[in-house]
Amino acid sequence: MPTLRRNDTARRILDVALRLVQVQGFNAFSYADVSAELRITKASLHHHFPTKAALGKALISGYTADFLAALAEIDARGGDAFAKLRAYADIYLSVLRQERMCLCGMLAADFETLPKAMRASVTEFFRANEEWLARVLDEGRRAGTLRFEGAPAATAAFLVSSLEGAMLVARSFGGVSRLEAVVDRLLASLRRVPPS
Amino acid sequence: MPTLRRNDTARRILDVALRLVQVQGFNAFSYADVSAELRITKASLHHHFPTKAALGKALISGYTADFLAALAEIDARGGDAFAKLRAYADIYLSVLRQERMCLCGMLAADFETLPKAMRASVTEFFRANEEWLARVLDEGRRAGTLRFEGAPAATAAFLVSSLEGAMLVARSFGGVSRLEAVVDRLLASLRRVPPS
DNA sequence: GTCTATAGGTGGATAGAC
DNA sequence: GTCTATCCACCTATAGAC
Repeated sequence: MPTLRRNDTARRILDVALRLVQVQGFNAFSYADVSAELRITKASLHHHFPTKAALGKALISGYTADFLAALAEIDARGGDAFAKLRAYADIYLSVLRQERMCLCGMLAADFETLPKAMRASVTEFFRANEEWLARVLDEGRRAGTLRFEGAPAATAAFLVSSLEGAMLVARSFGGVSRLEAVVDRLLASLRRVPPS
Repeated sequence: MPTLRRNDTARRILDVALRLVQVQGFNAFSYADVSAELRITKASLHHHFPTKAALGKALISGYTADFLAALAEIDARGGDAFAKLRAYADIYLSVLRQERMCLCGMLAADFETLPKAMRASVTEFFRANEEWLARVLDEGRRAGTLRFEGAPAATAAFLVSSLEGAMLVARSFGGVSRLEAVVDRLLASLRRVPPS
């Protein structure tokens, strides 16, 4: 059984690079930034991730895996669909409270200049998010805890768009209050109020 | 009376730089790109805009002025508040159809690495948009053509966030259909259906 | 107002020793 | 797996001739 290796070099490189990309974007961060912070030479970084595109792909893979694991954890906790949506939105809030953006939101802004190998992975992140959301939305509507019109997939796409945008705009105003306001509004619009 | 000078060099530099930033972001575009496209040397560009920050500020000023002029034009056309909201959303759609992003949406993603002199101007763009939207929303609710809860400013902030996010995510999926879907949903959620 | 030339720095990436 | 040393392309910006 292999060691967990939570602290091995590749892991630490990914952690630092992830934060830098979430804050600055893919074009604005450099191997030199990571090098300075970890006090490892740029040449060593290239040993672990030969090109910036390779590092970028690893970042998206890890981020998507962690995100999907968080969604599985939400499912595992049980609770109704509305609670799951709230927990989903809380992920966005917690990322912004760490003064970070969604990795793939940032990469979506960088999309046109991204190495081609990274682009499909960005889209796939959104698609996987929407797939999970669509399932929760469908469950909730059937169970009577959620209310919305049309296909679950359409509402799921709407939620992802709104949360990503709110996160982006909120940061430029400073703080998380704008994202909180959008989350409250989105949840309120989906909540099925039981007849009195 | 000064010439209109619609085609003078500074204007052409701004036009090209605007498109490049809308597509690639502020960090990804360079004086060299503009230089190549206009076949003017980088040194000449620096004559008109001494620093990249100065060029960036001019871009935001011009973009905001054009945007506010478009909003004034919407007001001038008359029509009810719902029609004005639709016209507002159509601006976003038309930008994306040109395969561009909102300048300030892109700059919001670049926010942390932006020259400090540019940051307040980005926020101001959003603020001015929301101010216009809040007024239209208030008018519409009073006149009975729009329906929403809470302060107009809160709904205005929500609209800007959702449209910016939808634009960003839509591009990574290719095409404008995702933005169209979000626009339809936002407008439907605000429309006051007259009692039958 | 545009040019040539260049400065001074940083970018991603590689070779080869240890 | 980490290092030193280096490459070359590109970056923003400036000096000074025309």
